[in-house]
Amino acid sequence: MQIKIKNFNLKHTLESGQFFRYQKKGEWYYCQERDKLFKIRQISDKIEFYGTDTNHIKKLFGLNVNYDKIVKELSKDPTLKKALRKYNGLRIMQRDPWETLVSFQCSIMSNIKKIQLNMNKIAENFGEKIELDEFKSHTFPKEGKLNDIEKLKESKTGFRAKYIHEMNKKVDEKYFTKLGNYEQAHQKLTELPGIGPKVADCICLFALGKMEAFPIDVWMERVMKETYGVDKNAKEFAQKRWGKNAGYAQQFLYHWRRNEQ
DNA sequence: TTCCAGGTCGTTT
DNA sequence: AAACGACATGGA
Repeated sequence: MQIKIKNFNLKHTLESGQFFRYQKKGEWYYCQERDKLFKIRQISDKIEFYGTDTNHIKKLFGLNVNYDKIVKELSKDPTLKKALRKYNGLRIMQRDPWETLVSFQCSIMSNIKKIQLNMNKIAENFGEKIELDEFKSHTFPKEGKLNDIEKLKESKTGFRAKYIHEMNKKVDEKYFTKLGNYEQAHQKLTELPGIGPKVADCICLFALGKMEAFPIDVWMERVMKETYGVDKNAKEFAQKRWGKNAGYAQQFLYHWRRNEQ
């Protein structure tokens, strides 16, 4: 399957710390989400994929937004303008909420490579075998299935195992449908073990389509201080400045700060 | 070997 | 309410 799409960069989008279960094989990215395994590649303004459908691809890679409008509004900011030009086509993904929740629980005091390891191990330990071409992988377990703390520890999640295990008791398939608006969703998510304001914002942004979310980690703290001279109320500052585009501003600043400096 | 990493939690000031 | 230290583990 092939579709033509403007203002999309597969590499920037996949490799910007939003999504963790992918492996690059030549020019193809093999990607896993829930029970799906698909491969995708980009050739100029076309993407080609096998193993899933167009609707899934468009949703997952954030292709159903008015990108030109977002870029136009954020370009008023000089720092963002540089990042927007350099990383044009970087999108905010819209992932499966359950898998996103687990992956950002794993992100606490960790790094992208280790999160990838954790997610792959969890799939190996709890999921079912799946393959595409010669590529073998595992599905991600459904809500409620992460009910074995020993297997979670075998997945190298360390001290996070107990958080994931406890969270698993409180979240079912319906949980994500009744989270409400951004403020309500953020509040409810922080009631789960191992989820504070930062992780809640990641879930809001990368899975729930709450585009005003603005996750602040150590990297974002640095950018906000260096570029805008804000430290204590950086999130409020950002949401007031960029509104519903705060999430996009965050992703560009984050990617820019990690790659440039 | 030693140090640190897309923070959160429980405990002290 | 603000400021600590502990936390598991892989990678540099």
